Amino acid sequence: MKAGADIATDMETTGGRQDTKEVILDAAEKLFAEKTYSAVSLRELTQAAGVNLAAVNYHFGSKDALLIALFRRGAIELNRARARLLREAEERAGGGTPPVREIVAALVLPAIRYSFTSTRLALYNQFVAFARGDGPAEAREMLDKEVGHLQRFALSLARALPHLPQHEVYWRLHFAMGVQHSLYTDMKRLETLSGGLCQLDDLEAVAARVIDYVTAGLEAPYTAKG
Amino acid sequence: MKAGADIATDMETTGGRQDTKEVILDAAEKLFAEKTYSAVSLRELTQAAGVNLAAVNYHFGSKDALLIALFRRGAIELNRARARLLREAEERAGGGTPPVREIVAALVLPAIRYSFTSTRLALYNQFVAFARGDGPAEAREMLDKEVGHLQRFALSLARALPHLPQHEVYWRLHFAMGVQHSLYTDMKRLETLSGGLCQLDDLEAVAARVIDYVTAGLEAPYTAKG
DNA sequence: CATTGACTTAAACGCTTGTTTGAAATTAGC
DNA sequence: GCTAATTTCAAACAAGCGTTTAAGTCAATG
Repeated sequence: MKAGADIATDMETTGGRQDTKEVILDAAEKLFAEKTYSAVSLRELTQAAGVNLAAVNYHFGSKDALLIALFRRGAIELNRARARLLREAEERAGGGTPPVREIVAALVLPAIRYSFTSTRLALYNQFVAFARGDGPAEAREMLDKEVGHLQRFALSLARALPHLPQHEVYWRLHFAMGVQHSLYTDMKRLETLSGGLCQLDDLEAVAARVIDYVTAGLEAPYTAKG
Repeated sequence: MKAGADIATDMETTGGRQDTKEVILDAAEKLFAEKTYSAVSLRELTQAAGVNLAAVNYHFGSKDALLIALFRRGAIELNRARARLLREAEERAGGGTPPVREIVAALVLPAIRYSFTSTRLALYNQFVAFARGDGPAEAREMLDKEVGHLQRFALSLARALPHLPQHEVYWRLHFAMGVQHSLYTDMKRLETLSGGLCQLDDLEAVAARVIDYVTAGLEAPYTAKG
């Protein structure tokens, strides 16, 4: 009676439309980002997706499992894009260390790009923070695995900024993630603050802005104390 | 039967202990930040606070009203501290424009300080983002009023960075808020990433770090496109 | 000492939640 | 074109939610 909700990570295998699952994921991504995981009811979600109430439990097993599947889809895609850009930058440097600005671009561009090119994964960052306290334990474990991917960037940055102690590199990378985060969080506040002057419309311009800012922060002089 | 939950903003007036309200606010602040507004039930909250289930509705009127009261308490305190530091910096500049670094310090220090000195308001920033989509409409309106306080900083920064177009100042101020935000969000990830090397322990060191980073970002060269 | 008011308490309220069910509809394999 | 597996559907489920109620406690007041 029950369908295996775990195994079916593959796509075209079952000949079936595989449509409903994607529709649900897209709607969940949108709503979870707009509100909160626990603030979105399955009735609201399924209605927005145009599917039956029971569809979520049938295809994913539970609401929690839906969140995990959603997070997995987003994380895999984002990390893959980041890793690719970083690898390309390293190859461009011919075995040497790429300049800070290019490492930053590899870190930041995929997230910005996805946030523009629409729906899927668009608001990935926004629920990372909440998943930590709100979501199921399995989601939290996945977040920790996420850290592994950031390590590559920490390493690359440490090599490009040899005058900085290691822990300072970690801190500044952390701040960089915060800046990235701000692209999905509180954009409404920025729009209000600027009287509509600032908006997420021109991808290139926004990307350049973020990269300028983050690069400057990473390259800031180190006024050490402790 | 019902007590006025609106008027009693004063403190020592009623002779009564005024204890329960504060206990509830403190517990709510902690839990709402750890999880999410809608993920914390009143039963969980009142049990953590050690008060009766009905206490929230009696003292605040509703769960929504509790959130608003909580936000108000935090926002007032934080904005007051920021405004005072900015005013002092401006006085120190003798009517002129304070250096960027001092404006940044005025913006950033209060939040960092509160995050160390404990409980009250400690996690203020963390629920700002969520309140926008999750919380009641009244909370969202308060967030918009919040913007007014940031305008003072935008103005001051624009004067200190006259070569930047106005909208760029807004963007960079927005990023600065994101960096600040990262102090409350994803700290667990930073600890994991750094293998425990980076932690929120030394206030002065963390403050210097944040100010360095944000100042450098604000003063970054402007590579304009659009 | 009785009375008033603010506060606390346990129990219950109606309602929404995530989930399950069993039958109907759809699709694939032969 | 039949069979069997898969997917959809409306209805119901128990559990948990925010909220209300009415009786209870306690301190201060007249």
